[in-house]
Amino acid sequence: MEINAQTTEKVQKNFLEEIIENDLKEGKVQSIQTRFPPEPNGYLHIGHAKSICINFGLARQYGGKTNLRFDDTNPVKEDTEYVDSIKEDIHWLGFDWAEEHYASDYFEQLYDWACELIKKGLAYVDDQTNDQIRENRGTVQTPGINSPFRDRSIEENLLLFEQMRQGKFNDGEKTLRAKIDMAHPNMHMRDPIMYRIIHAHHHRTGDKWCIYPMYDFAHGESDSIEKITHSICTLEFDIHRPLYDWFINALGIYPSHQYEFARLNITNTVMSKRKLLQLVKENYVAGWDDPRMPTICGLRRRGYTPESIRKFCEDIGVAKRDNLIDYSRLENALRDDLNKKANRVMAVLHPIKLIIDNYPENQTEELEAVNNPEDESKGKRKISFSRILYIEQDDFMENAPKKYFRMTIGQEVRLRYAYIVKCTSCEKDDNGNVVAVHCTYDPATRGGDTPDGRKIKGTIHWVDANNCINAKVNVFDRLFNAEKPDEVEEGKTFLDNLNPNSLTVLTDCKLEKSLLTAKPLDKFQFERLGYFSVDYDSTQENLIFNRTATLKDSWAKQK
RNA sequence: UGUCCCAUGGUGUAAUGGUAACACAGCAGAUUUUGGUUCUGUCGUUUCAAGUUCGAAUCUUGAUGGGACAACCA
Repeated sequence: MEINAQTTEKVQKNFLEEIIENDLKEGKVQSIQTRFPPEPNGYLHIGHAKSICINFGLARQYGGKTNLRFDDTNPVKEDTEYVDSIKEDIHWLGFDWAEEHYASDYFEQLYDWACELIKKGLAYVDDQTNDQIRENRGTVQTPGINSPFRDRSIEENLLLFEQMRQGKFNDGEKTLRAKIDMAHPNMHMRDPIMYRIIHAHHHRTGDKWCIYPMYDFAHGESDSIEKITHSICTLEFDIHRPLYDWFINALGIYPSHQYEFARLNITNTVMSKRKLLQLVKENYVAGWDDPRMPTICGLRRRGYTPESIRKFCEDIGVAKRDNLIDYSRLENALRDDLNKKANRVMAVLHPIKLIIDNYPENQTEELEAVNNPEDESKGKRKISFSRILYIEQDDFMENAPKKYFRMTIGQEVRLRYAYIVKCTSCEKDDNGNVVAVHCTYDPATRGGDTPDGRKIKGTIHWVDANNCINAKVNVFDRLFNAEKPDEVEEGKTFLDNLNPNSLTVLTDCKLEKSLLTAKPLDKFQFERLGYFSVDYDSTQENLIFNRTATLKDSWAKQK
């Protein structure tokens, strides 16, 4: 039965798998070669993770290879800082590339191919200004008009292009354009610019070049050089495909093919690099790796595991229709992973004192607690118990509803791994806030068992007030209040949808002592609360935890 | 008032002319020393219209809705 279910699941192929299997079957390709082509101008985000999982995953699945290629054709935006972070993030996600390339490594070849196109009468140097080019391109509804420089001789074009390379002209003075069709319904085919002049330092080629190829004249050609069989990208490049094919065809080079899938969108999240950059630059978040950011490094700092991100990417599938994935899908993948892996510990985030009036004043006990009920191999540990404990504010209610199973006067509750206690009274401050709760314990219930077999509905967590450690805990909420932060009314921006309460810092949290040696990125389940990960800034003296995700809470729903 | 892409439960994703299904979410119940986990059950779907066909989610045409395209960005 189970085998059957698995088999059916595997039979369900996405459209990329179908294309690949077909190409393999028909002998169109012997093996597949994909690539992941980031521009080093920003940090990778969860949308890139989808692309990474697709490109590396497909190659892995069909015994092919994946290259990492930096699409570094615009020196004014790119930087090695980004190159390093991108490589780190891909590795962290659990993938490794066959070859590492840079579009800039191909500049000489690209230059030669541009000359070849000139010689074939398929490219020309244009003297028009930026504005003129834009005006003469027409609009989506009206054809453009030919450049007055469109019919220069091949010799003149060759000379001018060489002079462009030599630095004889200023930025913007001239461009090299493909000669296609200024009336083409697809704007990208209206004599697209192949090269522009930029006198800028490039992170790899330094000052060697002052002309740089455009995306459209670099990407497909780089694919072709690397013999990429399946060049997989997002839907917005669909409209570029005719041009991708046109260049490859005009050059007569290895015919890579482009396929497009729908990019990932997640509720209450923005995914554009420009907007993420803005959040960082304008200090709406603490940096690219702020745990509220959908960046890979942000998710990592938040406590997400590579496995959970990969599982998420697998869960959401691949297709061509627009999608908006609920953020909870990501949390589900995380819970699913950490439920099996994270050790349980006890921690109180909003402490109030619980005083066990009939417990001996100077007594301390060591009680046994299970580290992970899902994994017996994780063993057990000892936790300290004495007369005064901390419990969660939420776990006491003076006037509780009928279905409240926790601490309320007259009701019995289990202290996890400790004793059954009966709540007797509470103390309040002048403002009427409960500051301490009193109870009595039943010595016969050590460990939390009920020898008489009586049923105890509620179990709450606690820490020993005399034997615990303090910590700071960052509690995160969605960064944006709106499900689609980009959809704003006139005069507003996505920034107006920012959630002012996306970060709550709790400074008075009480943790069981075993957490003292926790190291950055260590992950735990705080029993009944959620999954928490140690922050980079955490030290033994100043412990800092990030809440990755809460546990599912069916009580919260009932309220 | 252009061209191209897309349209299946609440959200995603399958079904490749032959019984519309799977996951998540929801709801109900069972289990439980985490109101967690696990298990069981349940709700609910082909945008519309016409055509082709014995038979259409699937093919055709049209409509409607969503998206992309007018950077010397990628």
